[in-house]
Amino acid sequence: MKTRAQQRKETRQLIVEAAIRNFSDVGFHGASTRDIATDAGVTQGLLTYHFKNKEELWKAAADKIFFELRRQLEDRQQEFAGQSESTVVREVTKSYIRYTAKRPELFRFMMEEGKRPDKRMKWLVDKHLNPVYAEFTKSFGVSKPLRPHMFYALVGAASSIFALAPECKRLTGLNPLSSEAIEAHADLISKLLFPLKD
Amino acid sequence: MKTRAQQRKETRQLIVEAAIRNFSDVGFHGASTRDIATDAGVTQGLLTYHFKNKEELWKAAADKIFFELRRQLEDRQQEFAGQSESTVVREVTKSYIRYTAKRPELFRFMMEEGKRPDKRMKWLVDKHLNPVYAEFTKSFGVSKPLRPHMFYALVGAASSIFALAPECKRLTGLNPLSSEAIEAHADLISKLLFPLKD
DNA sequence: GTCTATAATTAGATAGAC
DNA sequence: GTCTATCTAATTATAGAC
Repeated sequence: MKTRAQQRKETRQLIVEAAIRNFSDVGFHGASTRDIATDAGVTQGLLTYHFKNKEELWKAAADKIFFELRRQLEDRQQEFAGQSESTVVREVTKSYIRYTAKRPELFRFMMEEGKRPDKRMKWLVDKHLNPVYAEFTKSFGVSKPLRPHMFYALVGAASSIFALAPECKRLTGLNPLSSEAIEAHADLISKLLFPLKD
Repeated sequence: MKTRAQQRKETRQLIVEAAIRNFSDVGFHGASTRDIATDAGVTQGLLTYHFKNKEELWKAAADKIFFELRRQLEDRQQEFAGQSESTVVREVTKSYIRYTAKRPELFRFMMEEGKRPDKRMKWLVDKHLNPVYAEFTKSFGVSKPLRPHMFYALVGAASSIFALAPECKRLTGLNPLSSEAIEAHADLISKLLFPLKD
């Protein structure tokens, strides 16, 4: 038998996952709360009960997907602590690529909200991207002037093929979400962006 | 004095440029024909007169931005014809990066429409991306299994920093659209993705 | 060629029943 | 905790004046 707290949590999760799908699919403006509700298998009124309004629901969706990413990155950081910088850099990169393949919504979310200088962009940078960029600065050993360039080169090179999976499949014939393709991509990008100096 | 044909062309261009801005900003679903009309300095009724409906206007916007890109790429191809493959590859890459910086709407458009397997994605692949990918296949000397990976690595690494310019500025302090930043990015990406074998 | 007026649909938010 | 009903505003598309 479920407690009220459990029921609450489960319903909220269903709604948040539907919100992640819809917001990353068609953006904040394009997504409708009715569609999200239908997708989650509940009614529109329930969204308001749990999340007050569309803006708050969007924040809950962003929180889920970015906290997941940050936990994943921290775990890898821990796992390879003490090893050589080039090992850490390449392994964290591969781990990031596997995550962005599992969650193509992450980059879609970033692309959707990073192109306009509005309040959602600011919220996302201040709350979630700043800590990620700080870790990148600390661990990836990239010189200051090249840092922004390398950061966006990495993010874009790593994620685009998965975020654009339907297009990639039609254009090239390759399903980028197959496990072989994911590993091939992780291997290629980590070596191209962080070549060994020896 | 303007001919009718000139007037027609000018008005259509104003509308198409406004459409490019709006569609790449908030996507097909998020953009409203009223906002596009206002942005172009005309009324909503006029869009229907010139473009029939929202879908046709979207196609006109896509045509403009992708034909521009393809002309730019062909010009470079011509300019460096006969030179070594590594020269052609790097120079075409740099030229592409300068274009994507000047027209961040290009990648925003791709990201907006490549993530859903709908008819606009199919139209975009069949009409515009296929020729671009064919050129990439012919001129960039990438082995068949790596081709999709390199294509999306290039597109993503080249474009993300410009398409996400507002975010980049707040996150890193760098304005990626300054001419120094554009050249730095072109230099970095062309060297990282296409290292010389010597 | 351009605009105004409007019909039909859909959006987000709220109130209240159960 | 969940759903139904409804309000107000915004949407695309159309018809017709000038």
